[in-house]
Amino acid sequence: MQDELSQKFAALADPTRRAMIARLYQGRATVSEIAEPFLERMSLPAVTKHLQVLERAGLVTKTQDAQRRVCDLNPEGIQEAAAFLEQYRQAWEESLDRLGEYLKSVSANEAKAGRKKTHGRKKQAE
Amino acid sequence: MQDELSQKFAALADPTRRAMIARLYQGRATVSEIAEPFLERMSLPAVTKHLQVLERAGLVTKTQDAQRRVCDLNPEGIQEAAAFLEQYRQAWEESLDRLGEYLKSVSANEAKAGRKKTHGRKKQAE
DNA sequence: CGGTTAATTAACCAGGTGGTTATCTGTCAT
DNA sequence: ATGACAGATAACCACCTGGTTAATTAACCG
Repeated sequence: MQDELSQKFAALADPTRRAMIARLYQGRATVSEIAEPFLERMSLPAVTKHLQVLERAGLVTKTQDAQRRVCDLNPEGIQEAAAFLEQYRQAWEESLDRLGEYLKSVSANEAKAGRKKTHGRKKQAE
Repeated sequence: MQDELSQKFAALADPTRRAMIARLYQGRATVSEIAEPFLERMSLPAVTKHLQVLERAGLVTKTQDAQRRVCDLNPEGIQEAAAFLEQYRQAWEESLDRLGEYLKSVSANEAKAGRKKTHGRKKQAE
């Protein structure tokens, strides 16, 4: 797994890890605390591995406190992944706005439909 | 690969595929056109596979035009991936703002540094 | 029809991922 | 020091991924 961004997206491509992120969003937690809801489904070493993936991806940080490891989210890490998508999202919003205006100009009650087969809205330059 | 969101993130976890998305952002293109910059590095079937991953993830749509396949980005698809990160980003922005104010109150010229070893800024509740 | 272009499918392979159990390393409490 | 607790590491396995080459499908052009 070469670059950082790929690592981040790969780390996010797992529901268990996303659930861990959601958990950590509520506040810092030890490995055991994070593991607890998952231990019916998987072993502790599996949890450790998931956390390592998140850590290596820079989405989570771990600090030692006695024999406990306390995990925190790393907002910057997620920001970096979000930034990739954001650069597209913004521009698309514009084009969606433009499309919206166009639709309004054609027919007022078409505005909320627009999702039968044409669920793309490309060909903005046509 | 279970859920849709995982599929999307997994699809994004590859620089080749992200480059394809970037290419398609410039406008729709056929498989050959998309493949062209990559053919020094990999074969056409490899490109086909990457596009299939993007298509299955709902990030790209493909439509047939004679013997050509024309690919488009699916903004909605990327939106759905962005939404996951967005829910955290927003709230973090708030806490980063709060942190920013705190730092400003401590030392004015620390604001733009913040990336030597301490590339986290967790423990916001301390 | 026959050839060419465009792209997919098939079959295969090396290496990575997600899980397991069993073992080991620290750190605290006594 | 000893034992228990918290977690990481080791060794292994099944499956998925990203790539390959070769063969196949499908549509257009004469």
